[in-house]
Amino acid sequence: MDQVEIFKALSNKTRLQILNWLKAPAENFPDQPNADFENVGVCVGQIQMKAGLSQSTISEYLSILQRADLVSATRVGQWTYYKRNMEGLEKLSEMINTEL
Amino acid sequence: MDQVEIFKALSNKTRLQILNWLKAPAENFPDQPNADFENVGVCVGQIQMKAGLSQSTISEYLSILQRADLVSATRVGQWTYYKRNMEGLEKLSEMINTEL
DNA sequence: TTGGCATATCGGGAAAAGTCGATATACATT
DNA sequence: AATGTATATCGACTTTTCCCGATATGCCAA
Repeated sequence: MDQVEIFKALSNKTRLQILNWLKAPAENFPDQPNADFENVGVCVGQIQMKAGLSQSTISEYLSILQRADLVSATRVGQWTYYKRNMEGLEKLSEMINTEL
Repeated sequence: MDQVEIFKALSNKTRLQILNWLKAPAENFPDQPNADFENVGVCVGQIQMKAGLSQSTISEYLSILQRADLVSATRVGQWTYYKRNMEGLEKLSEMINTEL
């Protein structure tokens, strides 16, 4: 993954918010009946409602974040759950410290 | 300075390169007769030649980086010298670690 | 197997960024 | 004062990003 693409993924207010909300799903989202926040993350619909943008936009934003290794996705039934990708986030932090 | 603007400033290959070149001016640029790299930085013309883009583009890129507090500028006579803004860079690193 | 949800993808219109050449500004030299 | 040089700003054009609604896909339940 190229540095520029990572920074582009972060160059949007809504995407930064999503990343932030996912730090504390239980505080930022209503309970999910069928899945544990800590294990699988938060489903697209909840993120969409919180963000207040269209379903298609949020779906695309999530895939931009995923391509940048900032979040990861798990499909369970008809839901896709997203959570922070700690490995990618740590790599980013290292990259900033060493290469920037 | 808003987070989004900082990431936008970093969302461009040439601007990332400039930031990198400025880490070691003596290695990346030919000697400047009238100014010390370490004190004031590198003048726009040298950065422009190295980047191979137009003068106007580089001038704008440098001001984008400056608005994001990633570089600082010093005017000396007819030259403007740019160097890395360590304070801003460190703040960015902190911000990534705490808020992202 | 037909509907009904959740998500993804597609096509498009508006806004922003990338990049240039031309021009303006500011300083230095003659 | 006139010219030359370094940088900044302007206007324009192209490409990318931001978002949307519409449609497609995949899964589940009746």
